[in-house]
Amino acid sequence: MNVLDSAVKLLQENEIRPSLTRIHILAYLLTNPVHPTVEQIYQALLPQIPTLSKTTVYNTLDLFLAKKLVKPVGVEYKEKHYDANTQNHGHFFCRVCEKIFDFDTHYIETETPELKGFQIEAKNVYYSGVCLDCRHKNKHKEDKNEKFEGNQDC
Amino acid sequence: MNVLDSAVKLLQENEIRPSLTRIHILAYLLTNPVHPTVEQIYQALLPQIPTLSKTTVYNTLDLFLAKKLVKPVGVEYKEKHYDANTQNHGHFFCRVCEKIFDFDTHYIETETPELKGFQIEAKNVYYSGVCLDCRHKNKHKEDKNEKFEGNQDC
DNA sequence: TACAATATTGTAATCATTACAAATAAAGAG
DNA sequence: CTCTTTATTTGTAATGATTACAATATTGTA
Ligand SMILES: [Mn+2]
Ligand SMILES: [Mn+2]
Ligand SMILES: [Zn+2]
Ligand SMILES: [Zn+2]
Repeated sequence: MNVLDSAVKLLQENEIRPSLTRIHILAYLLTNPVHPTVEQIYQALLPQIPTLSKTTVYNTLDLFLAKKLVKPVGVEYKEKHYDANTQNHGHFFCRVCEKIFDFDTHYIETETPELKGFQIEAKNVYYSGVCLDCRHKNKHKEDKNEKFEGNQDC
Repeated sequence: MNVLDSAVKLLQENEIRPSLTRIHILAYLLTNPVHPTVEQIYQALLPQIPTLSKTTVYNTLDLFLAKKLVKPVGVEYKEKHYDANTQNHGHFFCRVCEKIFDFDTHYIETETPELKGFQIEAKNVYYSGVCLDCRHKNKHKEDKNEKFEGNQDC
């Protein structure tokens, strides 16, 4: 079964009418698990859907959020990012390449005594810093005597 | 020693010249650990500093962030919130009263194998939902047959 | 086909934040 | 205490992501 079909299925399971636009937006999110922004989704789909409006992308993502098909990524850097992976997991934001990485947070299922009796509806864990790739690239620059801002501790 | 004095001391320790405005903004953050926004700080200090400009509050907070005197609160709800408590801790955002609660996250000092070799500069944990008070207030409404949106699971 | 409900679109408004240049205040030299 | 330089503060305008809203197009149903 291809992605378009799984998108249709997912939409129907969640009682969303599978319009062309919705199918494509969801399929894009499923095949590009890079936590895209509205702008990214819009630009990526424009060739296929030339009449697409950015408002529709906003509307559709709001709908998906309401139906819990996608989750917002808790990385507060300019635009909002969206994630079709609705499992609880953490995100690492690299401030150099601006990529967003996933990591597991199962260990986080620990007690939070201060929140006893609170109704916890969403958990959000994000770290930020410099990813491995960007550190390596920077090391080369350092060899050439360029300096690196930022430190190891947190 | 009063708050103004500790603010001055803190500024000097961090090589920030202790101007009146800076002292007041820092003192406000120290005495009001409610994670205020620029707008809140501005409105609160306006009576004491009638010439205060909102731009100055923005500038000052940027300076404090750069010097690591304050941290941004990773709650992405409209405006940015600031925290003079720079220890690592988590935040709970209540979507009803919009208050932000602190909780301890020492347990989170766990391995994240996916991030091996990454330079982690900031850790951010926030949960959201409904706080204890708001749940209680709502229970009263429920008794009067008003319904409550949202559920217990996360 | 005709009608009603739903989905999409384009434009304008909102609003927090940033850019920037002018005005003010403080520091330092003589 | 002046003059000069530097740092701070201020007001206004620009930016940019998001939202509001009304018009248009599409779809489902009879
Ligand atoms: Mn993810
Ligand atoms: Mn806090
Ligand atoms: Zn990177
Ligand atoms: Zn509450």
